[in-house]
Amino acid sequence: MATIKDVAKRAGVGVGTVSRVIAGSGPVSAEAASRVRRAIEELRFRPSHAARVLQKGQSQTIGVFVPLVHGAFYTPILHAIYTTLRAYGRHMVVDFGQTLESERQDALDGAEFLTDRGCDGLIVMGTALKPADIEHIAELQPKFVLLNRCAPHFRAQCFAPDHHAAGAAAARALWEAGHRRFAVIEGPKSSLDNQQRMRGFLGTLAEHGIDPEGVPREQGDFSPESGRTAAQALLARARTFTALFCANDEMAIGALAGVREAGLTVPGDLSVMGYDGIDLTALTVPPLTTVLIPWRQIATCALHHLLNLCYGMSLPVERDIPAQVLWRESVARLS
Amino acid sequence: MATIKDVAKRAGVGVGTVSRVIAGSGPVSAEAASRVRRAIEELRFRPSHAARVLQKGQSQTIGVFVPLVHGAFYTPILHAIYTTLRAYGRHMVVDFGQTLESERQDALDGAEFLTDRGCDGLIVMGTALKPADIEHIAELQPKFVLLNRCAPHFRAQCFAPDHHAAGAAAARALWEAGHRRFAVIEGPKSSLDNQQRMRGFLGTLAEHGIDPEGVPREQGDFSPESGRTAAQALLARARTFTALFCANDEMAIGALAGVREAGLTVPGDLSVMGYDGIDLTALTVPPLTTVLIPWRQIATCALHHLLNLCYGMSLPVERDIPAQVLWRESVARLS
DNA sequence: ATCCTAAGTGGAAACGTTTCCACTCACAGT
DNA sequence: ACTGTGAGTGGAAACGTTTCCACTTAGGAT
Repeated sequence: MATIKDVAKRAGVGVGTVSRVIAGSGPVSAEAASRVRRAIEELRFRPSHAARVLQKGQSQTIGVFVPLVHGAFYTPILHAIYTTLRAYGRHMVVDFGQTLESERQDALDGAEFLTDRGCDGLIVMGTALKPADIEHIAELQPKFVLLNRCAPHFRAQCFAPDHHAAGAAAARALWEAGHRRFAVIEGPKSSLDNQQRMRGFLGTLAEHGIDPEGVPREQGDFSPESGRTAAQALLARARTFTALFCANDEMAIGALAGVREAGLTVPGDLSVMGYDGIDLTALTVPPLTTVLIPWRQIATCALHHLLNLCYGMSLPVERDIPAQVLWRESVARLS
Repeated sequence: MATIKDVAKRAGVGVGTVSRVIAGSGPVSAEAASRVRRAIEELRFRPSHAARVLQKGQSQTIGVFVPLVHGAFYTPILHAIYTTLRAYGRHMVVDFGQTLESERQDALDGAEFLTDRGCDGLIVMGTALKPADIEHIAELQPKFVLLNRCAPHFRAQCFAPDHHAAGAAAARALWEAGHRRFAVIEGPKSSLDNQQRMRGFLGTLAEHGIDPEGVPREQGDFSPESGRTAAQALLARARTFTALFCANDEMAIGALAGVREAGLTVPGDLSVMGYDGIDLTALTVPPLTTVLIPWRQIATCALHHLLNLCYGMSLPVERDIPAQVLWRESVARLS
């Protein structure tokens, strides 16, 4: 591989001049610049990223930690981040967690990995992180933002929807459609955002005089398959409900399958409501009524904040983008 | 950030000794080793990845190019690669393409990016690559494997299922179930693997005396949404078929929705068959009959080959893992 | 003529590792 | 006593950039 010295020799200039041409920094005569550019072409010179990072201590790269590779939830967010980053000429390196149970350790490892790779800033997703974990990340790389997790000590660096309000909105929508008997499929206990939306949902029902303790509930792990088995378990116990609220869309999609296997139809025999608003919900049978969380926008704002932090930009950052119920066909209007 | 020199000073040894302790390479006295380890702890020393790469010219990292971030197809493959890589103590850096149209350019850019980052080897997915593109990649980084693309000049480095045979198997299965009138939703023209499975499918029908030219076809872009509109277009033209073969599962899922919107039921009025065998097909309504391509295994073999290439390992590499039809409920048995 | 400025330039130093070579011991074999 | 041998060690050189400083030159102001 050709080095900058080879280029300099070939162009008959010093290495400083070559560096200036490449970076477009200092003054260079047109004459020298063109000779350098030619030499770069001829030698197929590519600057060594490692040497650059070593010297500058900057890499123009943002590191992203995502708890899971697979699944329909994270990839659109990743896509939004990636697209924005490209627009500003920066790069992205992603690290993934393995399972939901190992999320905490995975996130810590990921933060280490990404920081070691010279990332100028970090975006960390994951709702199972404990305050100590977040401190740890902050120590590793103070320039970070949290997506879908709120940490009291780092309020400005946290970007998350109001899950409590969104859960409440779901309950209200179902209530107004005439439903009075409910069941829920919740996510893992470790997931703080799941807890919040469940509290919002159940709390609103309580306001209408329904005892949260009396609402049948099953727990899933956010995967479609877990939604299916949870729905079946619920149906096997007792079919005392007309509406089933799921903590995320993927479980709701699984629930659709589970309900069908039980010989029931949606929304004829039972209404199903999802949460998140992933694209696929538009194409299920029947199309899924869900709570649309503006994930792409939230992610973009988080990234903007991080870019401002890392590179002194001043991109717009909006907080509190509201969620809204997306009516489709999986919920019956009883009244 | 503490450097190796700081550690050496604190431990009262030379930098060489510290380096040897960290790498576990040369001989070091137990006494010195423990002093060094202590100093590392105390200073919270983390070796600079950039300096290492610069010096060694190796990074223990494999680069992966994936044409699209979103979508249910690539992520399980990515997951398989990631898991295997972790098992062998290597790292992964991923780069993504933006759209299917820009795949060629994206792949080239991606290969450049990943090579610059010091990846020891590359896994490149994408079926739209032209021979010249592949040459270009080979020049950038000779240690690479192609996933789902066959290049004559790099046969040993190519890992792809036999799409022709798999397409033929789909046709045979449908025929044996008693279907005689067909329609297809194909993928983009630029996708070579789509062409192959379509040739396999249509060719087999031809063997049974059905004129491929007479089979109604619509083109999608592999997305669920495109499957939906394609199905509707097909149905609007003329409903002369009993079985609809889709070039991938995601379009098949969209087709399921499209068929329902047209007021028809699957498999009662129309049978739908997918291709790939993504996990979600088990949970659609109705569960989708599809051609199961062993993507995870193929990806793992490709990675094994690459690891052998890069690090002199001798991991097992199997080629020609067969596809098979996965019967579920979206195809009616007419006979 | 003399000074000052600014454009243009070359090259040494620095970034933080690994590797290699030269050196010192201690100890075993003659 | 004299030589090998090999474990243990320190430190210089190298990896390929960027940055900074010192230097030359040309041109305008005095």
